Amino acid sequence: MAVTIKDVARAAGFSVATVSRVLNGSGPVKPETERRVRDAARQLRFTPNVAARSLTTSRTSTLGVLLPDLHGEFFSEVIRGIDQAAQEAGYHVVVSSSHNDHAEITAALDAMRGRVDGVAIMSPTLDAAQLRADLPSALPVVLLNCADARGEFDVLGIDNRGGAFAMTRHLIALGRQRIAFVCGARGNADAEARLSGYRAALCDARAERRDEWELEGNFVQQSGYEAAHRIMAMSPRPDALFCANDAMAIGALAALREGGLRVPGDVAVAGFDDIPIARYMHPPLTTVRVDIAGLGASAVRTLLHAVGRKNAHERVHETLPTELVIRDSCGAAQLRAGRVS
Amino acid sequence: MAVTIKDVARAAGFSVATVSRVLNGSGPVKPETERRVRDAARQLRFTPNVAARSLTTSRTSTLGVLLPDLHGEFFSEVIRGIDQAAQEAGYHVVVSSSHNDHAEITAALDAMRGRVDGVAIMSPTLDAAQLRADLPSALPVVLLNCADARGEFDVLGIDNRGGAFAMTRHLIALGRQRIAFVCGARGNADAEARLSGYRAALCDARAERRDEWELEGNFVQQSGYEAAHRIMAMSPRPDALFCANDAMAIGALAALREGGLRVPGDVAVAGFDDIPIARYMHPPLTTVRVDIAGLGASAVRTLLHAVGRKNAHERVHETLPTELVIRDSCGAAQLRAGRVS
DNA sequence: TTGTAGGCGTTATCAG
DNA sequence: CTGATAACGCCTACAA
Repeated sequence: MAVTIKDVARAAGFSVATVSRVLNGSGPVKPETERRVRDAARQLRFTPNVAARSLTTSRTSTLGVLLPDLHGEFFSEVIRGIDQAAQEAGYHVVVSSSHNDHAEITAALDAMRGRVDGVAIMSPTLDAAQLRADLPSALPVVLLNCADARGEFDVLGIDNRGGAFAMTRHLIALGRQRIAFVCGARGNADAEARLSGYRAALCDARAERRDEWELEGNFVQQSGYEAAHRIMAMSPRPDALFCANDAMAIGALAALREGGLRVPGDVAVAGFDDIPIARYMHPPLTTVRVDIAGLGASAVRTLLHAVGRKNAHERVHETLPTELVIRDSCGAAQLRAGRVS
Repeated sequence: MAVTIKDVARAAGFSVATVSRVLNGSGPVKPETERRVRDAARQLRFTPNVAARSLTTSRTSTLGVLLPDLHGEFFSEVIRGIDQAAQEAGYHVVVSSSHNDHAEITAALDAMRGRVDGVAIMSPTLDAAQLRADLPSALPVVLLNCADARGEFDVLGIDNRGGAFAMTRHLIALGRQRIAFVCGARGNADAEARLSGYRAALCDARAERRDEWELEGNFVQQSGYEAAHRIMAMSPRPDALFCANDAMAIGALAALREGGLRVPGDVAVAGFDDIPIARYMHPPLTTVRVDIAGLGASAVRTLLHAVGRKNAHERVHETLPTELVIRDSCGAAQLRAGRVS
């Protein structure tokens, strides 16, 4: 079997209690004792048994992450941020994805019980109030990109509304008159906040708004592709298409090209997220930048805080800022050139 | 505290041994007993303490995944495949990324000791022989996309060489005479196998090959972008650019467009991986499809097999096939049209 | 078919 | 400062 604390104790000539104290820095020990214990531990390549430790301390040094789906760069970025922050804090990360409804989430949460010290849940369709009910014990939880639920949980999110508002205002400033919007998945909090920002900006500027200009979408390329085909059939045709994420904007670009329309000449196109590939599109995609990895890192920090406080603390409610990234797909470059000449 | 097996035993009116037998399906139990125990367990919402269970069984029901870096869709796809397969088998997944050299990998492996029943390691730069030396115990390990090491570990990989060979042959068949290649990261096994397939196909067809046509790259868009700029300055200019992955091909498309060259008219472009976005490029990208999620799923199956066998089994060495995906960036569509007319 | 009891490897609480 | 020893919650011979 593996080497245990007993073996170290025997080798060092002390009791297991002393070895434990040395290795955990708990309690006082004579320097000489410490040296001998450490030497023995090193020579035997002792690694504490995590299960045993976890059994007595009821801590696991691992955090859980629940994700809705694992498609595209968005989620890999979140995980990257989480993983990095966790690693720095000496924590492990167990991920579990494809949880799209309440039942799947509670099931996954149940399965994680005892394995993690806290959980980050990303579920833009989640009903938070319901969640609190059947949550295993006082497990620290941080919600990512969820609707409301302030007070119940720590909640981290993106300034979706502000970003969408800014982008829409930008399009209006560029002289676009008929701005269409491709929505994200129905019932998704991110999606709805972006839609709301779009509407607010139109309203704010007294720009025209039509129901038919709010097209269905679900965050994947294909839905942007289809939405673009639909606006091409409209008359008058929208002169701008703001997509609720970059993936759909990329799909839209392809469709408009096929339809023989020029971007941004005939139709301006904008996205949301600023995934790395956005700048390489043709034309380079104007979009709203979001620090996705930063969101993940914040989630870890928030969780670790809650773990320390045993989850009895003031709830955190943080919204990460977004930033307009002006490239060529909306004609800002052309506009600027026009002004100069 | 949480409810333990003792509470269930008391509530059901049996001993903990009987409860354990019922809940684990070990040993015989009277149907009536089983019913009462299950009822009690359900009513108390009993969930076994994983630490305690793990302490006695020395199994954790979780698998580890070590990844080099977490950029782009490639890794999110791998994780997706792993997560799904693991979930189906009732296993959890702990991920750890950013391990690029041997030291980081062994450190991460050490940290996972006792937390996982097996580990999948993706490290195209790994020296497998060295790894075996300082591996904690008989931990089942499966290597993904690593060089050699047959016999030492279970190894899963992609048919990089075959895919690159087929693509290069395709370009030659299309009449391309000067085919350049953008390499992947140096020292990366995938990258080198793809390069070797490219070379072999040129050689096989007695096509021209030049050192300057093998350009440096590192799998990210920017390096493809730069490589394309370099070939534009060559004379004679290559009439095809095969990139070791799609991300670089996308960067190359952007650069060629900026340079005023037509694709595929002036230069054919091809990628590798077939990430979802490839088909939405302009022109849609011809590439080599790889079932990345399938690779992850296979890794899980392989690991679970090894876990069952306590790692004493014939080593698996599997290579996943690739498939040519012909779109427009290489002119095959035009060629076909030409034939028809 | 069921119960008793020992042990898994640590940590933590006491005495010394 | 150090050493016994009792938990922690579960599984599994071994007995009954």
